[in-house]
Amino acid sequence: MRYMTSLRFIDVVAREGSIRKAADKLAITSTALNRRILAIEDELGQPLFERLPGGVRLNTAGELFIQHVRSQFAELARVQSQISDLTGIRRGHVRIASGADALRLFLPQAVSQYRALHPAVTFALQRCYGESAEAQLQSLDADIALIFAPIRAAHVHVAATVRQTMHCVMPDDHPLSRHELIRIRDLAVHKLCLPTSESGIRQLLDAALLRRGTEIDVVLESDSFEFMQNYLRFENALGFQIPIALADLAEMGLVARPLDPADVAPGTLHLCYLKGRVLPVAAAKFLDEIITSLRDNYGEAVDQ
Amino acid sequence: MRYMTSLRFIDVVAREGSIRKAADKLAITSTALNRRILAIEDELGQPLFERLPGGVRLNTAGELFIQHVRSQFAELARVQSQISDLTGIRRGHVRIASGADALRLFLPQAVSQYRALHPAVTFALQRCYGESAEAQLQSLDADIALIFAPIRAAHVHVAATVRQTMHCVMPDDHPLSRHELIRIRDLAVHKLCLPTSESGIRQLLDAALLRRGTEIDVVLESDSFEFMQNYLRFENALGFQIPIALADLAEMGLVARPLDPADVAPGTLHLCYLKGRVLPVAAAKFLDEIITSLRDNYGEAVDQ
DNA sequence: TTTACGCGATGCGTTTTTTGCATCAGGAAA
DNA sequence: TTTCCTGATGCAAAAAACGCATCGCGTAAA
Repeated sequence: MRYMTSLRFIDVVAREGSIRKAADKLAITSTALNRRILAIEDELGQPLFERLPGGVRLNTAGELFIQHVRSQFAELARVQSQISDLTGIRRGHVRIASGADALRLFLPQAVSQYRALHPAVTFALQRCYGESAEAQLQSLDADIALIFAPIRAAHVHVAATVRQTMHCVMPDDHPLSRHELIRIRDLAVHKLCLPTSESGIRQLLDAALLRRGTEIDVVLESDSFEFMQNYLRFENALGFQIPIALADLAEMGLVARPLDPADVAPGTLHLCYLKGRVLPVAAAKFLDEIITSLRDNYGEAVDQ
Repeated sequence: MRYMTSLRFIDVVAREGSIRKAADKLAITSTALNRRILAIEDELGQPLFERLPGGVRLNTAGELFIQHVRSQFAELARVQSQISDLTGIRRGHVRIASGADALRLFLPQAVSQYRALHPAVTFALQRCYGESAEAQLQSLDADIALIFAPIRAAHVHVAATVRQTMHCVMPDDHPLSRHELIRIRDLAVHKLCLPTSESGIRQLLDAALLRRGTEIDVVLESDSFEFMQNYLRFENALGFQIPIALADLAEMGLVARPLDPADVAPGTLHLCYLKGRVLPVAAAKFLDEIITSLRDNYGEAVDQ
């Protein structure tokens, strides 16, 4: 929408921290951009940015204003989505912030399934960890977050939760594959691949290992599940996953075995959006869909 | 704010129901206004107005959009108020929709008291009855409503209530002035001045009269309390008021006597704002003030 | 300390957008 | 049918936005 040009510009300047950089990104001259900002500050009666030698930074007023600007964008998107919905064809754009877990299998399926029904709805998926997912909801860069981690921020509304028992992934000829249930102490003698410490899986494992005082042999640490999964066979090592991320195991000669819940507490997958927000039609419907899908596939999804 | 010009224009067109009339009001040509609207409709991908032979009218999409537009104005006002508040000087504009009752004494006092503390805050007072007050909250034309009537709309949040016992106002030499408490049957033989049927006072009286089957002699009906109050002495008639509106009686040679609550149920004065809305700083603070003031002056104000 | 670099601000001529005038097409009411 | 109102549109004038060149200023490297 054209009338929001200045607001969009301000948003970019705030993100870039520099008028010139923002101008480059927006493909206009810094002159024009600078003057737009001066004009708005003038109308508002006070500056929104502090001028620093290396660029600009939002002041307190700017923080308040940028929040307003972002909520306007989100609101407009919602209204547009709602208006499109009137014509029968559901249009819209859904932005999801998700941990790596759900990106493996669950979200690709859910998105493609939804798009089959509503081809005019587009999606953006941003992989991120818990904290940054919450930040993205707050800054209205994401509509929905699906994260396997405790929710810290008070401004996040949890729409549904799913308990996920930790699983151990290994080559199908690995000695531990004969166990139906893996205990923490079983891990001590084997080589392990662990996700990085931002991951909810890692945090649960660390907590369990610490509690049991188990010494382990970490041969690889990575933030890429895909890499780890591919790596396991070469080193005959153990990896860790939650059910929602378990895919393609048989084809790769891998199997998954649950860890004893008495050793490693099951974690909770949280489906969230920003508290107090009214989601665009498309996002709201998609949210409903995945709540249903979570319940169907993982049994115990709980609406909040 | 300049970037909202088109939105403001659309709002005026929606209210006027005609592009040419709106253009006159906005002091531009219908050409320019028409093109702005076409441009927005074009960007939005669908029309917002139906073109009728006598003007334009919002269609469904337009209804959704205008709601968005108005909430943007309200939001901007809130943010501006919040930003001004940062500097220490509280600025802002508070728009109140009130029944005639509170306009007599209570609101003038409350507003002047508040403005003595915060001279940069301005006020707009719109006198109206219950239903239209709710409509004004909804259309964001008012921030706060103070109405002596039941709340019908679900989208209105009641911030405080005060019970008000109906009083009978009369010349101080009127025979009924010797009674400390007036019964409904006492009214039968006297001349009465009643507010119009939109008034909450009238509705309570009508209900009471109907229940008791009392026949009365209505000599005057008016929506102006001031007129009725001035008129009472000439006709030696009875008027009706609630405590919040009782003012200047002694000076005018009038007295007020409560009606027996067993005959006429006490009504409730409601202090409301639009549900889900975050009020501008100035409005929110003023709301707090009058809640306190109601409690101090009328004893039983109840926060909700 | 000096120099070089990057930043935002500003004067001025050019380009783009917006506005106003005149006019058209079409429905409603006299 | 005529008249009067409405919104829509072509075209020229007015206004706003833009880009270029440049300034002043603070930081960081020489």
